[in-house]
Amino acid sequence: MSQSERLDAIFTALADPTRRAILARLAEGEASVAELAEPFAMSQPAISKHLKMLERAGLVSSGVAAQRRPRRIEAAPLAEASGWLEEYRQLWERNYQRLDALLAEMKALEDRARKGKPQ
Amino acid sequence: MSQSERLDAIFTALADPTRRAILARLAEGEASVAELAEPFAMSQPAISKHLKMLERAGLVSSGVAAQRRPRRIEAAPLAEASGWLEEYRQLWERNYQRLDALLAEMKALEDRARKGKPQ
DNA sequence: CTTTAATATAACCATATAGTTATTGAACTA
DNA sequence: TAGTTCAATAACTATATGGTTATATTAAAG
Repeated sequence: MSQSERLDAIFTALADPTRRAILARLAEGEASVAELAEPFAMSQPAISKHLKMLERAGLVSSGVAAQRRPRRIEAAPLAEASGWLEEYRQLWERNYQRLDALLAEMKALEDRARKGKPQ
Repeated sequence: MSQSERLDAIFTALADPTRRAILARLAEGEASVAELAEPFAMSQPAISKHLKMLERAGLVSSGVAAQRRPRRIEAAPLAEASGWLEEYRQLWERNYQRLDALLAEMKALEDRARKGKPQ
């Protein structure tokens, strides 16, 4: 899977409040499907579908314990998405700084012009 | 709009390669719709739709210059998404540290047990 | 005033999401 | 072995996405 495809899957997975809540729960430790479903007014198959999308994005992995399939959160994709965002945020920030510097320079030129030619 | 709804819109907007490429282009400065459309094998209305989703998420804003509607990137939603990700990444990280510390402690106990009762 | 340029909007189609209920399957439990 | 529990899968519905072409809108340029 290319990085672009991974980012598609990661951001798609993060774009739903139920899935973000599931991640929040899993950040505190492993949980079974039933435990993950408990806070939601939603059927068990609905939660299983959400888990499938989180797994497709690599954000969650699954274990085996008797009939349970405990899920846990995986850090790598979170880091990848976070890294992508930071890159563009900082790139924008740098350009914004440049624009800021340019505006400051223009203002300085204006001020000098006013001083040189008063009234 | 609640933070959850904002995150829905932001992550949905980021979950498409065309829209991420548009953001990458806008990180370098303002651009018209035609300029943004140029690199893609896609119609102008398709790009306008993508821009609408980016605007709904607050990631992009629009100006007016003659017939042009120059778009520029907005930093705040990028920061919000980035912040959300970092929060969960670090929460997970802390729990991982705890598990790590626990495993180290168990290993130390084991080692002491072996030393105290050799053979 | 007519034409041209840059975008937006409408109407449509195919596929993906987000949910449902019903059913299946696998592994404990009595 | 029969029943129960936990989860996955199937089949279905409604809505959202992602694209198309055709048309409307708005402002500049002749």
